[in-house]
Amino acid sequence: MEHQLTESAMAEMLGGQRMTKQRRLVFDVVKELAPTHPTASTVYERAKLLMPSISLATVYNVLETLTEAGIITQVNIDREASRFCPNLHPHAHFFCDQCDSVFDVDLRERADAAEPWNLPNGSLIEQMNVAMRGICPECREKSDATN
Amino acid sequence: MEHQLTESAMAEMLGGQRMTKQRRLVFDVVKELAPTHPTASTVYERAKLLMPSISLATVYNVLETLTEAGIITQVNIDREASRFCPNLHPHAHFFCDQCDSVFDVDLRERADAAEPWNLPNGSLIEQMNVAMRGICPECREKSDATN
DNA sequence: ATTGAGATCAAGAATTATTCTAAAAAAGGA
DNA sequence: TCCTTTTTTAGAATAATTCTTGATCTCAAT
Repeated sequence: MEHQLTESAMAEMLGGQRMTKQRRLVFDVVKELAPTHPTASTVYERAKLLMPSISLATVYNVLETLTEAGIITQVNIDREASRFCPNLHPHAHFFCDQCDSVFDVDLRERADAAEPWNLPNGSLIEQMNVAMRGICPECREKSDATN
Repeated sequence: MEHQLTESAMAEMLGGQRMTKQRRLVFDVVKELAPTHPTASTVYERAKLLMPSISLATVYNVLETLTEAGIITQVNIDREASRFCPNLHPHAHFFCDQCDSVFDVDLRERADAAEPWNLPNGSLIEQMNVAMRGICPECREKSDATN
């Protein structure tokens, strides 16, 4: 968890923007639900329990604000709903086709995600997005047991 | 172009499914527009010129059929419209933020795209999706000249 | 050739995630 | 407090895609 921000660090990163109740709440919910990589509506459902007046539009707004401020990461796979992630490490995501779980995959020590790719000279990578689909260890174990 | 399919190879891959005029046409259009990585509606616009009766729904259907048959690849970046690509090499995509072009990035010889990633033991990768955003060599050159 | 079954296509409606709009509420500073 | 700016809210709008339904086409058996 060391790479999840504290609230004060978050306030910093917001720059001039205000640290509002809604922003704090959405951030907390994203952290709370981090292992599930929640979508905007999942965040909304959970946030509503804690602040019934919050609106879906606000959740979307805040998620965008936090993403732009570099406080959370937006994760996309195929054309599914975006998911959000408080992990600021450079990392990839693994999506299990069987149990629909998502988990973070860290970059190896000193590894370079671009290394295997034959980029044309002079390209400048600003962002890299790596997603894997497949079967997670838990599901493989289960299906092995069945066979 | 060696790794783009001929029509007969395509017919094979369709399995039981029929090689129809629409499927042939959509496939040809995707090949023709390959360097631009067209979206469904771009494919539709071009296809309509050659077969005015074709419908957008058919273009979507065919693109899905071809993708499922492994004849073309569906390429997603963030939540933008899907693009389609007849390149069947293992490859990544680079999206230029400045000129909005997309190009293929090949895997280096003998390289393994998963190598930099610290996958938990026992995961089975079925598909890997790598997208990079940044500035392409052409745009960098241009902006260098301006500065 | 004819016919029947199943595959495919066309057109438009429906869906889903997301963004936009406009007005109300909240926050900070003078 | 009052004014200005930011933020929030609710609902409308949008964009890409999928779904539905009836029409059309294909193939294979007659």
